[in-house]
Amino acid sequence: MAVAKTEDFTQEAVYLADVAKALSHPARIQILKILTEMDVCMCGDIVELLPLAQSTVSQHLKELKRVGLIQGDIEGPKVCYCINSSSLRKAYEHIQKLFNQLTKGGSNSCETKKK
Amino acid sequence: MAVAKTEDFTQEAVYLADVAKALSHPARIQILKILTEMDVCMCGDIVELLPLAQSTVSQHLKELKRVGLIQGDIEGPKVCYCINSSSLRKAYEHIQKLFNQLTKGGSNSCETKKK
DNA sequence: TTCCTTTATCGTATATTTACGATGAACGAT
DNA sequence: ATCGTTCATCGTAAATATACGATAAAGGAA
Repeated sequence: MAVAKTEDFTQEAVYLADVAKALSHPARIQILKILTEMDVCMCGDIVELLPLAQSTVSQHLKELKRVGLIQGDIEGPKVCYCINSSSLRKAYEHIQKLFNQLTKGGSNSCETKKK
Repeated sequence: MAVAKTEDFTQEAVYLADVAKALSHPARIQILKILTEMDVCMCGDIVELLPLAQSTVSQHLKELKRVGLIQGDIEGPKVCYCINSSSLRKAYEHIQKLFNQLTKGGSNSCETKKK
């Protein structure tokens, strides 16, 4: 948000928007996939799999960590990144709740609303 | 993306990121809820339910329309906005696929990866 | 200690997003 | 034809996001 404050919206909407923001860049989507599908966790490994500079990947990792979707365990000079399953599950539950509400709405067609 | 091109990432990641971007603002989340839960469809009605100016709400509606999550039927000087159920369902399916992949990954803990 | 590796952060440039007021376009009503 | 309503778009300002190279910090290895 550039100007509007978070208090102006519902807590749930602010949370969902924040999670969505973390997922709103292809690089971050792919980083999550890389962390689950490949036996890889270091920033350097991820850099090799993406067309981005190391500093940029580090920024994306920071954003994912900010919302808690991943965590980073420091191992000497290295950092082992991995999915934070509980945060991810929590996020998924909220997303499911949202979409279930949105898709359940009986008559949403414009045809029905026009009256 | 500011600089990196979309061809640098997988199509699936680009699509998911695009949907996530549309959902990455609390106002847009609430607009979707308003369109499903309340018997409301006009821009002006939505403006009254949000702490934003009419032009700003119009921009948010445009962004939701861009990714196809809503549609707008013109009725004279008015526009009746509503959820586009099929696009919404498609988006949800892709999101479910993503989260199922992300949560299914057997041993993702950093503990397991460190070796 | 001195190097090497790994990652975060700084500085910076550019692009995008968000917000508002003002204006214009479309159309129904008078 | 004029007025009122509704909405999109324009112009603009400020904040964020994205990307890179350069540098700093942290720690293992020589």
